[in-house]
Amino acid sequence: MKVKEIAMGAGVNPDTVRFYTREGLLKPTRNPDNNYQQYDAEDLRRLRFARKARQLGFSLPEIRQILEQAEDHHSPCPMVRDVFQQRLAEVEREIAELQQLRNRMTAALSAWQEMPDGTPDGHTICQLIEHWDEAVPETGNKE
Amino acid sequence: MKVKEIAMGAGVNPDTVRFYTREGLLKPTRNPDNNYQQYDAEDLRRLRFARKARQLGFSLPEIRQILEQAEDHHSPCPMVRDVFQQRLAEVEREIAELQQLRNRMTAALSAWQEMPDGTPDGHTICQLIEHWDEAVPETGNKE
DNA sequence: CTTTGACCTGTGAGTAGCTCACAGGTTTTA
DNA sequence: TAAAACCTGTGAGCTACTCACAGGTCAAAG
Repeated sequence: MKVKEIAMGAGVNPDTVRFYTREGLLKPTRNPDNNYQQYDAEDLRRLRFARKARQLGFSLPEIRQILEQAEDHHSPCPMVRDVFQQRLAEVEREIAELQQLRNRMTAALSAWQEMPDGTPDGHTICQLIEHWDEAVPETGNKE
Repeated sequence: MKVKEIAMGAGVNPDTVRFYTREGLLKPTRNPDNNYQQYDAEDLRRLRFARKARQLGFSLPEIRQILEQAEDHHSPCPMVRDVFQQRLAEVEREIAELQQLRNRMTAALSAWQEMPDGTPDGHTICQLIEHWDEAVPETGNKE
C-alpha cells in the first residue's frame, strides 16, 4: 500500500500517515525501485489502532509505547487499562469543569440582560466581563 | 509597576505579561533610565480583564479587539455578548461530546473486566482498544 | 513517444497560548 | 563591592496535526 491507500483505508489525511511514520508509529518498508513507502496490512492495523487510541485520549507517545510493547510480544493491555482509567478520571474532571463554566455562563448571560452596554469610560472595559465572578479554580493543566 | 509586579497583581506568570505585551494587549511605557517596561493601573485592569476573558473562552485576538474598541470608546459589550453566546454553545457541545466519551469509556471498562489481557499475536495489538466501537463523530475542530 | 496530471518524496513552517531558556544589562541587598 | 535577583528581547518547545514547497515518478491520453 502506498501512502494515499493506507490513509484512505483508515480514513485519515495522507499527511497524518506521513507524520505517524516520522514519529515511528508506522514502520513501512521501501520500494527499492522508486523509494516509495510500502505499508502492509499490519501497518493498517496499527494505524487504525492508533486512531482509536487517539479518540480515547491516548497521546502519541503512549500509543507508541503500546505499539512497541505489542511488538515485543508483551501484552500492553494492563498498561492500557491503567492509562485508560487515568484518562477517564481526566475526562470526568473536564466535564465537571465545563459544567461549572456553563452554569456560570448562563447565569452571567441572564444577569447581563439587565446590564447596560456601558461605553468604556476609562475605568471600565466591559462590565459584562469585569463583573464576571471568577473563582475558576485551575485551567486544569495536566499533572 | 514592573513586569513581575503586574504579573503578581494579576496572578500570572511574568512571561505571560511579556507575551501579552508582545501581542499588543498591554501597552506599557518605558522608563527612560533603564528601558524597563512600566505598567500602570490601567494595564493591570486590562490584564485582569484579559485573564477573565480567557477563562470565558475568548481568544487573544478577540480580546485584543475588545480592548481596542474600548480604547476607541466604542462599547465592546454587544460584541462580547455575541461571542459569549457562541462560546456558550461551544461549551455545551464540548460537554455533550465528553459525556458521550465518558459513557463509552465506562462501558468499555466494565466490558474489559471480562476480557483477557491477550498477548499480542500478530493479529491483535490490544483487544481492549481494538474492540472499542468508535463512531465518535468529530473531534469538533472549530469551523 | 511524449505530455499531462496525479501521485510520491522529505523538510519546514504554521496553528494557540503560553512557558522556558539564553545571554546580557540593571538594581538591590548584604 | 560583589552576588543575587531582577530586567531586556528573541527564539525555541509543547501537541497533533495540516499544508506548502520543490522536485522525482508513474499511468494513461494524445
